Amino acid sequence: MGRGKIEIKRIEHSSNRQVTYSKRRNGIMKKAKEISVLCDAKVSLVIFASSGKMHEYCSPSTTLVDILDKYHKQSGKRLWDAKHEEKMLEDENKHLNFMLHQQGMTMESREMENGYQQRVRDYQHQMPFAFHVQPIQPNLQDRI
Amino acid sequence: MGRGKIEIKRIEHSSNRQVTYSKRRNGIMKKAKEISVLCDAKVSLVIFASSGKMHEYCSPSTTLVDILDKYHKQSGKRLWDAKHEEKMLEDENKHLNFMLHQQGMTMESREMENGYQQRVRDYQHQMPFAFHVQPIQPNLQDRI
DNA sequence: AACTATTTATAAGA
DNA sequence: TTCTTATAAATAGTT
Repeated sequence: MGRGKIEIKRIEHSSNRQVTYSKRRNGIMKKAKEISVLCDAKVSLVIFASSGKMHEYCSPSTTLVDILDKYHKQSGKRLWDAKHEEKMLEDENKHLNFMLHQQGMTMESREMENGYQQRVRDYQHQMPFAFHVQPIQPNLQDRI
Repeated sequence: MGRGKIEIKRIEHSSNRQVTYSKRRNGIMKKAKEISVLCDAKVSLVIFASSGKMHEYCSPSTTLVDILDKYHKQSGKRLWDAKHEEKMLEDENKHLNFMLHQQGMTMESREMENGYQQRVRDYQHQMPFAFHVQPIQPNLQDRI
């Protein structure tokens, strides 16, 4: 698509790679906008250059969060990262549990607490790691 | 880019819109792959057709989660949704707190508990809603 | 699902 | 680097 045909492989010359990146990033962003408008599609496009610099496009009708939510629902892949935000609550939870064990309890409250302990174990069993990728259905969407 | 020039506006005829969507989705996916390889870029592309069907591309060198993590760091926008996964721990937390209040405590443990209560309030103040979008820096990356 | 006239994207050059 | 332009690639309308 230019003065000469090129092979699709990493452009070794750094300066050329940079120039091509800049041109093609503009191109793909334009394409993303066009398909959004022409076809009423929701698009999220995030690109990181090898330098680490980011560029983003998201259809005006939506947000990245909304798209990720839909992604989650449709793909069955869990994207949310428990290790960042949840860690605080999890630690908090452990401390509170520890404190409960330090307290003297009535039989009733101890039974309640055991019930909660079980729920905590069940929950933790579901998310032993930060990311849990679990397909929930075969991909039935290949043809539209 | 075809037999005739078209205006970039929603294609009203549903069948034509569908065909154009399919052609252009292939096109943009190809572009995403090419820029990944040529320029050593990391790309995440998620598209939903107006029908709701999803298609995705992610550079082979990375994952969507990894890209979102980078996105989070670079844009300062929080994407993680506390309301989904974290809700369980938050509820758990509240219950455990409630139970602690039902228990008789020593002065030492009550002081400890107050410290935790303060931390819980601080934390909750930081995330009153599910999504918290907070730019942390001006965009210094516009030119590459 | 193919075809092809045209438009569009872009590689190399200025 | 930004602008130009010859050429490759994408695709709109057709079959």
